Amino acid sequence: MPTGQQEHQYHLSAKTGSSSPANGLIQMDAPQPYNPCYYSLDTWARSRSNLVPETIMPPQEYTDPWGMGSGSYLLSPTHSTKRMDHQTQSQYSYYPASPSKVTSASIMGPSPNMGQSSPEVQQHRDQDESMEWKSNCITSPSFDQQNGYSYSTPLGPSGNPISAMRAPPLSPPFSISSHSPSLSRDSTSPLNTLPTALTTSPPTSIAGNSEEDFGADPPYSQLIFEALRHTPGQKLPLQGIYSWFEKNTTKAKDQNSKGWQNSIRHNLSMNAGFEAIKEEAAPGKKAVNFWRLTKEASRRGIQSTTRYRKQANHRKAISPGPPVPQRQRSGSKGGRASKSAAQMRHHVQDKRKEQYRSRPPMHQSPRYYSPLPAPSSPSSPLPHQQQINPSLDPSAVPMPHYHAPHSLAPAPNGLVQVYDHSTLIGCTSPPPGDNQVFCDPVDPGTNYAAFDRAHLGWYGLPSGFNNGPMIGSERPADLHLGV
DNA sequence: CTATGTAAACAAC
DNA sequence: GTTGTTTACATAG
Repeated sequence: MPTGQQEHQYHLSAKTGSSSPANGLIQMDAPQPYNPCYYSLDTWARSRSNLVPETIMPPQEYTDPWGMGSGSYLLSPTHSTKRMDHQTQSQYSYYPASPSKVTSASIMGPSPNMGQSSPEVQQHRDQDESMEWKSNCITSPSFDQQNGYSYSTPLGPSGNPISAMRAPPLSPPFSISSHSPSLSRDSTSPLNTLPTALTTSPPTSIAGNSEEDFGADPPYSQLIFEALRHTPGQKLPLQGIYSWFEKNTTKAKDQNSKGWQNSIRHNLSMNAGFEAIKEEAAPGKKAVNFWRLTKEASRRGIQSTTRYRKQANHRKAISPGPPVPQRQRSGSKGGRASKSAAQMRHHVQDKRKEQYRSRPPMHQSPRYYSPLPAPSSPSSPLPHQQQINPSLDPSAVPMPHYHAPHSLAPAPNGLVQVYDHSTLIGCTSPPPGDNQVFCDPVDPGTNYAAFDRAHLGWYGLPSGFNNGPMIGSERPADLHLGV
């Protein structure tokens, strides 16, 4: 088996020693080698000791793999921008293609110059277009030591805040921070301003190792999201994900430990934003499992794995027994040790879970690793943000500018992927309710649904976009919503 | 309390 | 052995 071929196909090297031979046979869709990340976690990793300048992403034609759109989208040259501060814990931000650009491009069609220039020329133009995009951007992030990146209201050509022209304003597109969710959206920090508090905060080492003090990786779910998102076809086998991590993250730094692989698998399994599909790598060849982003995750970003965990638990919990014998999921039981430990506290935990299920919706808004607004929380009104009344008629709610049917995720090769749900073999089941992913696990009917309607037009899009709950063959066979 | 990471049991292949 | 699923625990915030 020519390992070089495998490396070419993924542009990755499998160093785990656990690679399945089948990987070498996988024919990726793209003729070009896999570029693990356009805005490049490589760049990020190399530049951790500095506040990295924006990594410019080349414009790309993107054909929505979900077939949601009617044509191809021109992704903004600044499809994603990441800033990383080396002295803090994984504070960074991504923000997506210019919504307006995407929207307009979907009308105008791809740029004739797209992808034709030399890298140097392209980069210059990209930078120019980056500036253009910034001026068009609905929000732009600014860094704050306490809050990570927050999003100021950018000025439009007239000097007026863009949010004044487009309502409702949007929350951070892609903000990851373990800090307070109360982002200072009215921050006036310029995009490229170093946080002044930077040096005053003790670095949060990921391992107490000075070598790693420059920062930690984003969460697994986020990294997987990025790995899949920037992969041709937006899918990878497990080994491909491993390899991506090895190449682009520090999670896999410890080659002796396989814990990071376990964590990847855990996140893949438990996060409803990921789903597994069986696909024949080549005609006649054995089918290979690919992981890809769900439609929702592709369009809207990934949520924390924890939430899905909870949701899965919730779903399970509310299932009124097994009227229909559910297919046993492999490894459905927990560990022995944990079981015995659980026995000792089951009576306590049962009470706690019961409490959890019956309590009102969580006070804390979910994190969206996406360019999407977090649900409006009545208890935490946000400056510059229009509060959405869930009871409002969705059609009466102003639609955010970028909520045209488009995906966050570029398909770098611009190929159309035919997604067959019948091949779906693994995906953590969505929570109950009419929104399979972005549903409040505790109270599916309230805030999240309202959020969808209000902010996303989730149900406001033409029926052809099929944004509703999964039906028929869309629904995984083992998905029981418990309704 | 949530988010995250990790360990581990276990089933299926 | 690998992959996928699940439970449980620890820790940070």
